[in-house]
Amino acid sequence: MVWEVVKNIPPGRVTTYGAIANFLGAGSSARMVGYALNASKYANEFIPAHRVVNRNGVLTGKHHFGSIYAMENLLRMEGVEVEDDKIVRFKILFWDPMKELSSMDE
DNA sequence: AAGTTGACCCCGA
DNA sequence: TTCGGGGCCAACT
Repeated sequence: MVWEVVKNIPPGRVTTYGAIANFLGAGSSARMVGYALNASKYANEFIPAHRVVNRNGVLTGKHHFGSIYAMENLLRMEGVEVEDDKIVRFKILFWDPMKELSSMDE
């Protein structure tokens, strides 16, 4: 499910682990989202996990990509400014699944 | 089976 | 602002 949500994140936008966890159900603590994303590497398809950051807009999961610069490069490639491992204008680029996917279900 | 760990989050000092 | 403590829940030892 986490992957489904992440796949719906539009390029150039980002969201947080907590937002996804909350969207899927308050029960799924944010840690599980990260865990699921870690497993996304084993997925059969591409999961834009680089568009998921922590609540501060910091690229905490950069170490889990091939290189610690991969995540940052991917984001910049999509037009997201990254400075000191943090996303610039994070509040504006923030993509809330609660709002964007509130209408969709199943 | 029990203890640790983790791509997190929130609160108080 | 930084530091410490608690909560969270599935996976890994």
